[in-house]
Amino acid sequence: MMTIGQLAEQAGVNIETVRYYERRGLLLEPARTESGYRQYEPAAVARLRFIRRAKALGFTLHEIEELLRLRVRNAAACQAVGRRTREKLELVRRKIRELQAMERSLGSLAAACESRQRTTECPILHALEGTDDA
Amino acid sequence: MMTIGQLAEQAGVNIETVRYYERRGLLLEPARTESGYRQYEPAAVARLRFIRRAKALGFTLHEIEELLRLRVRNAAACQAVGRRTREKLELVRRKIRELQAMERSLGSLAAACESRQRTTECPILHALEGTDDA
DNA sequence: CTTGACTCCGTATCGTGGTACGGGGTTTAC
DNA sequence: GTAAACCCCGTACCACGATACGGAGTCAAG
Repeated sequence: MMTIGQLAEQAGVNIETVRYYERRGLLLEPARTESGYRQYEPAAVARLRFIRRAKALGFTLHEIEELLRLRVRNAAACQAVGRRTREKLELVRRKIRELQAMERSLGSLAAACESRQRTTECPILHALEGTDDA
Repeated sequence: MMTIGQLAEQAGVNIETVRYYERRGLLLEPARTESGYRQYEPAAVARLRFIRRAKALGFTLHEIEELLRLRVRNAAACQAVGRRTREKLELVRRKIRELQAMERSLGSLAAACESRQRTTECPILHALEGTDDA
C-alpha cells in the first residue's frame, strides 16, 4: 500500500493528475485511511503506466477508458468485447500504415539530403498529400 | 482559384480552421481579390489534407509546421535539413514500434475472445503495463 | 436592385487534459 | 511537541486546437 504521492512518483505523473484520473473514472477509487488519505495497491502503478503509454500512442482518455473497460470485463464476458477490441485493432493498424507511409517519405527525403541531390520537389508531399479517405 | 469556403469544403475542414491555420503560419497567406477575399490555388487543398493526415497521426501543429518547413526549404538547403528530417524519422519509427506492441496485445486479446478462452487475466495488460522507459 | 449566401475581421467561447492554489487537517522526524 | 512534509477538497487557471459570434462589406441569381 502506498500514498498518492508515492504512486504519482512511481508512475511518473503529477499528483493532481492522479486525482484527475480518479474523477474521470480512469482509476478506481482507492481505499482510504481513517483520516481520509488514499491508499493504493501496487496494481495502481501498472494502471497509471498503461494510461501513460496509451496516451503516448495517441489514444484519448475516453478511448483509454474503453480499453480499460475491455480489460475489466474480459474475464466475465470475453466474447462480448471482441468487437470493440477488433475496432481498436483496426484503428491501430490504420495508424501504423499511415506512419509507415510517412516513414518512407521522410526516409527518402533524408536519403536525398544525404546525397545532396537537391531535388526540386520534396518526396514527402507525394506520399502524404495523395489519396484522402474522408 | 477558389474561395475560402470552397477550399474548406474540399479539404474537409471548417472555414474558421483555415483562417486559424493561416494565423498560425501553417498556410501561406493567399492572394486577395480587390475586395479582400482570399483566393486559393488547388495546392492549398493538398496542403490542408497534409495537415489533416499528420494531425491524425498524432503530430502537433507545431511539429507539422516543422514538417512543412522541411518541404519548403528542401530545394534550397537540402543537406541542412537532413538532421531535422532524421529526427522526425526517429520519432515516427518510435511511434510505429509502440503501436505495433499495442497491435500485438490487442490481437491476442481478440484471439482469446474469439476462442472463448475467458482467460482470467487479459493479455493486453501484460504487454502494455510491462517495462516503461521513463 | 434586392435578397440570400458568402466573406471580412476581431474577439469570445469551447473541449480536452491537465496543473496550480489555498486553506485546512495529518504524519513523520527530530 | 513542533516543524516539515504530506494529504484533503474545491475551485481557478493554463495551453492547445479549434469553433462560434457579430457587425459589416461583397457577390451572384432572380
